Amino acid sequence: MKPKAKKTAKRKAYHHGDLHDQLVAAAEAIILERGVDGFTLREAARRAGVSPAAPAHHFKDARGLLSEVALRGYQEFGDALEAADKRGGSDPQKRLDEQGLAYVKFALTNPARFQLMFAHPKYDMGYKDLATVANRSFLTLEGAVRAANGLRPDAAMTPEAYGFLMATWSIVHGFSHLALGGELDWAASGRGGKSAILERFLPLTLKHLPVPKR
Amino acid sequence: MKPKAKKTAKRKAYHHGDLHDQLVAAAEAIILERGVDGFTLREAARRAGVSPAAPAHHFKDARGLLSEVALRGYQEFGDALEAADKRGGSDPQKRLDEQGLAYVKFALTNPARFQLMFAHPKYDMGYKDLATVANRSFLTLEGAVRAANGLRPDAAMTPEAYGFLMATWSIVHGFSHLALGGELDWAASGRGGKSAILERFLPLTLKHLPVPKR
DNA sequence: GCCGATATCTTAACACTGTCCAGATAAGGT
DNA sequence: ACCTTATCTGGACAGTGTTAAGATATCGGC
Repeated sequence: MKPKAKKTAKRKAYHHGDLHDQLVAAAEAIILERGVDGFTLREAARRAGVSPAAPAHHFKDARGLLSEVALRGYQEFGDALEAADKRGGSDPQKRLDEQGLAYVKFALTNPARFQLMFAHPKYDMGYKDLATVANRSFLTLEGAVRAANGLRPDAAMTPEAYGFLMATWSIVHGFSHLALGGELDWAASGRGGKSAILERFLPLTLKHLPVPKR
Repeated sequence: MKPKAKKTAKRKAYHHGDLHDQLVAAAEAIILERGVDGFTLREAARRAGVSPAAPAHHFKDARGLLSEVALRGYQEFGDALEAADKRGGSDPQKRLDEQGLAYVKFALTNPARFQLMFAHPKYDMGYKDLATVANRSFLTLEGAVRAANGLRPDAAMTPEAYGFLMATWSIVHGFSHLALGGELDWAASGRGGKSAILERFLPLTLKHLPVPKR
């Protein structure tokens, strides 16, 4: 009867400290199951075992919670791109190839995160240092493009380099969106199903990444 | 007092015949103003001057109305792509260039429609002949890709041709999404604003469309 | 150890939303 | 004229995000 269990262990000491992270975890689970639109703040609260009003003490509102999810997504995303860039070593072409591969792989491996990250109206870019973290991913790609076009890291971008950058970004971003939107499914269905997209379609597509002029 | 105006003219004879199309128009206006997520069925009914339950007699539910909007979007989209294809004449390269240009132009000129069209959970692909109409756009692009790769219209697609197709699609689709998502704004802000995207960035990007092997 | 300040959570309420139901009213066919 | 069907209203219900007021636990200083 008496909820006087004190702290019993570390279970739920008046939900101390955990709620914040548990809400984030719940939110990620929900958008994974039901899609970004299927997310509701009340459902997240429900899964964390608290009342609908409880999240307000940890996040400004529903968009605040999603902003935190997006922030963590961009952190992992940036890490993945930087790791890929490093894998490329000093070969600009390889740096680009690795990053392109990592970009799409992240999208398909973290569909919920990725879709949220590019669903801007759903969250607030002004949340914490979200804008900075998000920009890091973009700068990593720009770095490789600079190298591929023979530009010093501090040199001004030429229009041609911009075109190269946007084309590269577009192709990996577009492929990710098409794949996640199910636009490639009908073609994949006869050729090995879902796994065909990553294993067969993606390499065939990335062959057409822009190549540096020389 | 008495609403016995009979038919007065063609104004609102018990909202006869108009409601269906007026709801579609209202829906398009709403997603243009407030984004796809900002759409509500009640608001559409409000703008059409009817009760919240009225739309049910013309559309199964909210998704039904959005499905109709998507259908019309795909019709215009398909028309635009076919027109571009024809503009290319017998030059496969030009057919691709024209289609790529038309693809992005449609997206940026009809942002609301385009975003809805690729927001699959928002509507029902089984609505009327939506799937067929949507597929037409894709087939138009595939036709040009076949020609560019020296394949007869009835020949089986090779893996290489698929890669070519997906790369082409990805780049125009990706660019559209990045532009609509505001991802290119920071770069455009210093270079002529919104119009720079279509007039300067797009041509620089489309230069990197895949080129046919020969 | 105690006590006030603060953080955390609950309950209740409000204004929205989509959808269903029972009825009312107009239009149209016979 | 009448009866059937199409169209719309009003009211209801469950679900949503958010706020206000109050309750309870935790913590920092004494």
